[in-house]
Amino acid sequence: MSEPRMLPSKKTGYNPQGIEEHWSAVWEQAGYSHADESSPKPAYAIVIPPPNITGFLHVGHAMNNTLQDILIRWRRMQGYNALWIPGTDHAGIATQNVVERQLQEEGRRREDLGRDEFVKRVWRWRGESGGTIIRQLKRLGASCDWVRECFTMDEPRQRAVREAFVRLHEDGLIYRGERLINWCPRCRTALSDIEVEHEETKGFLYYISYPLADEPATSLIVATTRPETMLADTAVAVHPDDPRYNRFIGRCVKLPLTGRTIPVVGDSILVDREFGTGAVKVTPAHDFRDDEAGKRHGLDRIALLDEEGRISAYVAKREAQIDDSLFDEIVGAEVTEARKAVVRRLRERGFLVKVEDHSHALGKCYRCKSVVEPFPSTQWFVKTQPLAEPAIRAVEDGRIRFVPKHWENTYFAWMRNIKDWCISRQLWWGHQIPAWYCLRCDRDNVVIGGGTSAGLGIVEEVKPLEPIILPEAQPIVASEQPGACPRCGGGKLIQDPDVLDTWFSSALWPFSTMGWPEQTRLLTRFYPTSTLVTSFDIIFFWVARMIMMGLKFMGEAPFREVYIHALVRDAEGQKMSKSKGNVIDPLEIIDKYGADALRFTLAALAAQGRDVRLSAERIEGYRHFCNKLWNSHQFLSRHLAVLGGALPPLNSLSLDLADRWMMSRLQGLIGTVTDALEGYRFNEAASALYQFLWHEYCDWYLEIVKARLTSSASRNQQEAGVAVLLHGLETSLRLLHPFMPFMTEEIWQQLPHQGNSLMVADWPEADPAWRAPEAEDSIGLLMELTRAARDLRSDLEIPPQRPIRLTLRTSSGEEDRLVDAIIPYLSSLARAEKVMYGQHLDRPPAAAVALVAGIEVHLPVDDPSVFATRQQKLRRELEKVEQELARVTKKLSNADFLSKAPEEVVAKEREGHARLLDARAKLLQHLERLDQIMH
RNA sequence: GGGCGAAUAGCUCAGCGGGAGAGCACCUGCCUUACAAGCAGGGGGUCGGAGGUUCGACACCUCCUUCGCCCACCA
Repeated sequence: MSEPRMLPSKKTGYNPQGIEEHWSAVWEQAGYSHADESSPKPAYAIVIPPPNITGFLHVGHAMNNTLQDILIRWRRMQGYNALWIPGTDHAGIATQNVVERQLQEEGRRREDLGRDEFVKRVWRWRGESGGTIIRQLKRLGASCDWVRECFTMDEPRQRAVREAFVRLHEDGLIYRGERLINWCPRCRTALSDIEVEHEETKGFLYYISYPLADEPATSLIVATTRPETMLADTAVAVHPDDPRYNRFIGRCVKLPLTGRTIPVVGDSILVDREFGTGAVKVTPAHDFRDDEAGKRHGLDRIALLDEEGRISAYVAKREAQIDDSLFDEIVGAEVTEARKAVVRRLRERGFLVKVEDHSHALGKCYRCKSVVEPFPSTQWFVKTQPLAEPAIRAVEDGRIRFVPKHWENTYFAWMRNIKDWCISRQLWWGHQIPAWYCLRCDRDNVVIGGGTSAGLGIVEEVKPLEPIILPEAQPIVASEQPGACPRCGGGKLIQDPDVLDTWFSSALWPFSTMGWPEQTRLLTRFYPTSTLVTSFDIIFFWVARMIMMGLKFMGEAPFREVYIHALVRDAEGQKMSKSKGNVIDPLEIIDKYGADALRFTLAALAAQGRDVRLSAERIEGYRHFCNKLWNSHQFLSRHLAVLGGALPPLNSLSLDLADRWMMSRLQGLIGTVTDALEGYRFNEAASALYQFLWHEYCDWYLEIVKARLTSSASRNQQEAGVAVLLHGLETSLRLLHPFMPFMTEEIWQQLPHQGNSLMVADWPEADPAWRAPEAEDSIGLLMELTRAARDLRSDLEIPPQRPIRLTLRTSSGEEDRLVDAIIPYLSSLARAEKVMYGQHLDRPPAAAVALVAGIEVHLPVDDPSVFATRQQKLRRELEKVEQELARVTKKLSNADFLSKAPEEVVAKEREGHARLLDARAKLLQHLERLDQIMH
């Protein structure tokens, strides 16, 4: 299967095109990424964070899935039965929005289609477009077990969701009730607390005068950011210990504009005496804190807004008692319009005392960024506290470990203060809640054709879409629709119109993907999974809920380790977003540089606990690394061919110092990379590979062997060199394969190898027998001496090609032995035709000298005048620079020039000045160095 | 208001009790037959500030400064 595809031309180097497609196809056909549940090998499992079906692969996905793939490929090579389950998420709101936008382009709304047709249409869309992200993951090289691909809304997952819902309901952990919830008027659905993003927003603080009902000359002044909600106020609160106001507690004030009478209550929790005036208007229907206070004081909730965030006619008239002229103006108006109208009226009638600038955090929908309204509504909730407690313990006692550990704090903070989870959504796309109502038993509580699902029934102009289920209705919860009402035996049943929060099905993912609620072999074999790889922004949305549900339904935490990776930002540290136009498209990168370069870059940048700044230049740098490796393979292959292909086994060859050094370094590399991966230090593994391959393997060892191959070295010496080169490269390819699967496979296939694919080759193990500390010391010394010799050569401006002579003055017999062993290498690397050494060597009459690890290195010069010549040359240059510098300095100190010359001319002179200073410093340095080396 | 994190070479960042490092950028010299997407060499940092612990601190502790981020119902 290893026929070489295109041999790249010398100038272009490694070209990933064709190679990546080829190996993807080969791997998939061979089924290497398929994990068999009957295999006796130890299990290692990851479930993918399912990307939205609406999604396109962005760098965040690329990072996330590269890291998962590195782990999976590495464990698979280590001999684990490695399972990576892929899948996608139905993404309720996001997907519904996409299809609604499509409809909009056709001039239609989802209401025109009706629920069933609309849902069919979404499924059709999913069939056509929902597979994009999976194809893109394949291009990245993700070695998922593709035949096990799941979807959060496919049939098995629907069963799991219904089962989980029913069991939670049976255990009293799911309930239906009327609560203040977060409502997105644009999506027209309830949201959970964490789906609301708070954003600091500039606004105003309005001071409004509320006259006492029985003493109109006296007023309480309240401060509010939302004057329009005063129409739904049901009290004014003051602090009971506030001497300014506590005498008013128990009396009433008259609401401006409507004249409705509301009580003054004392509340030490709600009221901060320092803020505003110390008197607060209380609007329980539209503010969470006010709602709490309302409960404490038995206040009514007047829900002033309808589902689209407009002033409701019904409420305005009946409940809020708004007078006719204002009524006409504000009914149907959106909040901001209503606010303007109310403020204008208040001002006209003298109730508006003052307005101050004020900024505060405003809640916005995480999907559409609309301002979210707190809103009383009947919804389904998960009672989270009983689920959270064991989930907290699982992390506390280390059954689940977060990496980096500090994310555990974030997790604890949220879990210990967890609120009930609103799981119902007023959408059409999603898992419809498995609850039914009997039209006979519940006929008073179910209103067909009477309004909308949020239970408000107050949008009179909008044709009702769904039955209204009043809070008092008695749901029949079952995993399948009952044939008839179990209570009365005959009533017709209708299903609850709401669907579940997308994250409900995601919470079941680690076991629903393995076939739960069936007791499958997959589950027994692979649950709990090993590692979860994700980013911090979904710790609450997903990680915490999976832990709760896993413990609840499986009795065991769903994973042992949670690796939280960095967020990918652009080169300036900004979050990438389409609107900012700073998005790096991983697919463009793959087209241009190859998936391997992208993957390696992401791994190299994935240091723990920090955001990642990604730029094209960075990726280009690692593309060079691909190329470097590719070329070293070209070199090796050529010489393998010259030697006739089959080499004797390594242990039958006699290896010299450099060979043993390479073997020893290689053992170190194996240890470093393996340890780094164990600790999720991807960047450390990547940079160890980079450093080793580029600088030790290519720059030093390959050059050493090259010298041997072009000289009259013995066949054994040549074979030993090539054999070690081959072994080093082959081993490195294994270590590198999880990072760069495509290129490593391609090279590996072209080299002599055993087995069908690098993807299923064994992970290297360090062999202590190859450790050779003495060889590492010797070659270390060789490197230093070589650098010193090259350095002296360049100081004397001796061209690289011209051979030199060297003498080394040692200081002990031990040094002599060390030096003796490396002389042949030094000669070739430093291009020295003759190297002498010894403890009693005289320093040559004229020489450049350097000191390396106690050894004096002499580069003799035939003609001592070279120093003088060089010195003179440098001095002349220095003189010229000094003159020029003086001229520029003078010019720059001329006030006339500075004030009259054009700005850019002055700037240019300044630049020149800086450059000259720089040049002078360098020349002085050179002269100083010349002083040091000449003798 | 609470919590978390960061400050190291011009830029982006590793390191985290005994050597201040990498990539890119910069300077010098090389088209040396694997690679100019390269090779050889080089310059450049009182590791944010102040104290403390220690034989020894860039690393550990305290405080300060400056930037991020997350959570939170000051109307």
